[in-house]
Parts: sequence; C-alpha cells; structure tokens
Amino acid sequence: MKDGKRIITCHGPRSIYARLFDKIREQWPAESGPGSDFIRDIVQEDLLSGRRKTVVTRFPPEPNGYLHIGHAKSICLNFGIAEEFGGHCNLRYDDTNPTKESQEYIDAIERDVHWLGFDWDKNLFHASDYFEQLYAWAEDLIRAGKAYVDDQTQEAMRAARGTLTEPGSNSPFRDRGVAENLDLFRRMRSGEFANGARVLRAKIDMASGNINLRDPVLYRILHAEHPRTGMTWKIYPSYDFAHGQSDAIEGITHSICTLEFEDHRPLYDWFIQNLPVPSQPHQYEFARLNLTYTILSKRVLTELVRGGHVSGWDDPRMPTLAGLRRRGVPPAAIRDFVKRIGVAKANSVVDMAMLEFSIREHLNKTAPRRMAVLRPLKVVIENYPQGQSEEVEAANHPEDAAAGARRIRFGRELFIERDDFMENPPKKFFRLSPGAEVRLRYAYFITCREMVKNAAGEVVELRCTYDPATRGGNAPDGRKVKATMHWVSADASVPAEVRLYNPLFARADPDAANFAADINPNSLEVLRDARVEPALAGRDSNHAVQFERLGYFCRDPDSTSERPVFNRTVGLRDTWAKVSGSGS
RNA sequence: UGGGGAAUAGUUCAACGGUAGAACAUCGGACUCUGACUCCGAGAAUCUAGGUUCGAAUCCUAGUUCCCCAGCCA
Repeated sequence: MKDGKRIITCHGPRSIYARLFDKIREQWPAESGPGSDFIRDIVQEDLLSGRRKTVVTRFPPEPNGYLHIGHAKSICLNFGIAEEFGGHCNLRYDDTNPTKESQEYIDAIERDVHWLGFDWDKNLFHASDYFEQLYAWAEDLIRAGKAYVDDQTQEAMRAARGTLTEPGSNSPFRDRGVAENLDLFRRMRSGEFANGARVLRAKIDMASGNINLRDPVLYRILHAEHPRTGMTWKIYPSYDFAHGQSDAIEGITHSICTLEFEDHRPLYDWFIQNLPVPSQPHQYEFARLNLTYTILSKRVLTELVRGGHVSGWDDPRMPTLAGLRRRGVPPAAIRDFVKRIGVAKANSVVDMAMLEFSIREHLNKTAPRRMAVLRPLKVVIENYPQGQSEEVEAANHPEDAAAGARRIRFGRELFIERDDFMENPPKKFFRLSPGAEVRLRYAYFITCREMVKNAAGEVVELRCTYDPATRGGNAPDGRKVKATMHWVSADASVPAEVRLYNPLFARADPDAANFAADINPNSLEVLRDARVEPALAGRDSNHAVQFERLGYFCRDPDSTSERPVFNRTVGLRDTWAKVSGSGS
C-alpha cells in the first residue's frame, strides 16, 4: 500500500449499482467464482431493474447432426445462467426442416446434453409443438395485410431480392387481397400445391439495407415426413418465423444465440411486435467457439462422417461430444474449459492447448495410475533367478494415499518402452543406454550390459543386471539414478491395442470450404503390440487411467474380453520431446 | 459500393474516465521413484491518427483491418 494514494471514487448511479450487484451476487452466487461476462451482466441488470422477474433460457438445437464442443459453449451458457440466477433452461428442438432431421440425432442430443452434466427436467419442447399456433399467427398476419402468398419461382424471388448494395423490388403478388391470400395459404396447408410452388412471405420492406427484412419467407411447402408430426403438415415455418415465437410461447426472457443471427434480430423483434405473443423475449448474440486444428461446423462434420474420413460421429478424433466422450474426455473438463474461454462478441480461435490443459488438470486428479508399454522392447535380467518372480507394490495415485495400491508382478523377463533405450544417447538423454543404470518404477535399479540385435542390426533385446538391494526402488547406499522408467512383466502382462490420436487436421487453421485438403493423414496411429499390466485387462469400466509417463487413456468399446483396446485421451506434457525434438 | 458486428500480450478473456491484470502457451529455475504434477521467476498487449480531460483501452472525430448477411437451411 502506497502512502498518499488516493482513489477517486465514482459517486452517483454507479456506486448504487455496485452495491446492488453485490446484493445480487449474494442472492445468486455463481457455483464457482463470480464468472461474469456481458450476457450475465445484462441478465443481472434486467433482474435489478425489475425489467425481468425471472430468467428463462433455452438451448435450441436443430436435430440434424451431433452436438460438438461449440454447442457445449452454448449449453453451458444457457443452462449455467439459468442455474446461477435461479431460473430454468429449456431444451427445445428447432425442428422446422423435416428434410434434414432424424430421430437418431434427437436421441444423440439428449444423451450428450445429459452427459455434459445438464438436465432440462420437464422442460423439453419442440418448435413442432407450436405448429398449430404458428399457423394461426400466420393467418393473423395475412388478415392484417402483413403477409402474402407469393407465386414467384425461387429464381425469380432471388432476382427480385436485389443484392447487398442494391434494393430489391416488390413481387407482382405482393398486393394480393386478404381473401385470396387466406384461400391460397389454406390450400398450401391442405397439400394442394407441389414443393416450391408458393411461399408465404412477410410484407416488410424490399428496399431494406437488412436483407432479412426484404419480405422474408414464413412458410414453404414441403411434402416430407417429420420425425414428430409425420405427414400431418405440408407446409413448414421458417427458422425466423418459428424461433422468436417459440421463445415467446415458452416465456424465454433471454434468447442467446451466435453472432451470425445478429441481423436477424430486427426480424425477430418485428414478429414479437406484430403478433399477439404471450411474452416479450429478447435476443442476445455471442461469438461462437472456434478451436485450432479442428472445424466446428455441422456441415463439415457430417461430410467427415459420410465421406468415411472418420469412423463415425463418435470417432475419438471428432470434436463432437460423442467423440470426446469416447476419447475419454471428462465432461467436467469441458465445462471447465468453457468457463475459462469466456464469452464475448469478438470472433476468436481458441488454442487447442487450452482444452488439453483442462483435460489434463481434471484427469491428473482423478485418474488412477497404471503401467503400460506401448512399443515393447524385451529386457532380460541376467542375474535374476530363472523361473522365479515376485510382487512389488505400486501406488494407485501419488497424490492420494486413499486411492490405495496394487501389486505388480516382477520377473526375469520384462518389457520396457522402446523409446526409453538409445544405443547412442545424446547428452541430455538420461534413460537406458549401454552401461547406464536406471530405476524401474516401484521395483529395482537395473543396468544395461548388452544389446541383442537382429540381422537388420536393430536392437531386439537388452541384457541387464539388477541390484537386489534396491528393491522397492531405493538404493540403501543413497546412490541416485537420473531416470525412472515404466515397465511390465513379460509373462504377467496382457497384450492390448492402443490407439493414439493426433489432430484431425494438419493445419491450425483448416479451410472449411476445402477441408479434405487439410486432413491430417497421421491423425490415427494404432499400436497392436502394446502390453498392459493385468489390472487393466479385466475391467469393463471405461474410467480414465493414466499410463505412467505416457498420458491418459480410456478403454474403448471395441475391447473384447481377451483383448482390451485403449484410446489415448491426451498425452502428458512432455518436456523431453521438446528438448529432443522428437514428437510422438 | 448497402446493412449489421468486432478490434487489449502468441492465444482467450478482464479492466465499465483513475496503477493495463489473469489463464493458456513460451522461456528459465526449484522439487521429483512419472522429463508428469507442484512451486518460483521472466519476457510479452491497448488497430492508426487527431481531439476532449488533471488523467483515455474506456469519451468524441476521421480512418484501417477482420467477421456476418443476397436459402423456400438453422
């Protein structure tokens, strides 16, 4: 604290607000930390000022694909705000386009939102729940002379819409009488006309600088089966005509969406003002999530799946929630990540390293430690008695004694990691090399005496000696080794398949328009000869584990009882790889 | 050349006329039976030019750059 320091406090309305904010915070304490952003500020002020008595939000996916981590940002925002301010959040399907939607996606969305850790309780809705009401409102608009049936072809409509810099021109059908409009619209509903024959349009302003206001389409004819309403409807409302009104019906107070809808807001408001809706929702926009080395676009993700570039929506390389789940990413890590990146209106690309940090941070605390050797190199302990073996004790978690310990079989023949041996080690390499002594974790110090090579000159086996006095991993004479290495017993270990994942795209900034060119050919590496300690073999659980010194892994559903398959969720930070320049 | 938005360390987000701060990343160091974790430290930013003000990232003016919009997609 400095002497003579004076802070000129701001009197007037601000300080009053500051006190009120404190009060609000007491009343609605955020779960962990104050977590604030411009949207939460708006919500707070609305509650303070009395403009709103309560907060109701909604997460409104269209069931035309799987949810990805970008949706997680929206889910955490909408459900999070509702929770923090004592309101509720609806799950609402924006199911207004039956040609793109399916039950598979509906099921996947519910599974994924639940998995992420949110619950809509009874508040599950569909835009299709409101089709009848929306239709009635459309007729209201027609009666008020604010909507008309347009017979123009799609091409003619496009031509008459004008361009970004030139105004559009009125449709020749714009001034049709109310009776004729009503008759035509009802016949559209009854299925009398073919797809594309006519549309219902709002009569707003063909010269507006905002193209969304140039007589937007309210209804189009679609003879298609809807996952929920079947063949009942032959016409379907557009997004613009359905969304705000659905919000109003549900009593949504804060309708939070992404930036690209910013210039739909005037249209959103136009409907709210011109229709007898039961409430007055407002729309707010935030910047969607972008991540380096991936593409968060349903279109691209769909093509990745359909084009066979990945094994499915839940391929562990996919940024989908299903993919992240299969990859072994804990939902809590995703929530933490979303909290860290914040919410703002500036377009941004978040470094994938931030996601990885959240994942590691969570897994470090929760994942039991195990030993596994990905690329085995055989080690024979020459001075270890033939035909004998013993058990050593290994802690399940170094920072959590309550996690207990397990016993691991040690014997004359072992496997170590191929990367942990170098015949001609560089200076900073302090693992195993000819003549060097290292510790086998929880077991003994061993020294490499001899290499066995095959005809090609490759090292296929190491002949070592151990120091029986170092049992448990400590030398009674106090001598130190520079490396501690993981290992498994040759006999008492289980063969496993391990799948290593690298970024799906080779560039930090892949081109969504031509994504195939940027796909990383080495995004998946399958190791078929891995060996894991037996404790890992039997378990059905897909709980995350740490393979010591390697990374966090989880059991893949492709596992069989005799052959487990593990996915690498994320590697450990690897300072050595940086120093040596050898990635893996 | 229309309309709507956004510009702060490498990245993401704070700072709401009064000391530009955090996290991730990067680089050092300590510790270590995981080259992990943890701990300590360092470098690193207000788009530009004017103006208002005792004082500007914040207000004003003019510019620059980037993003979105011309589906009967959402």
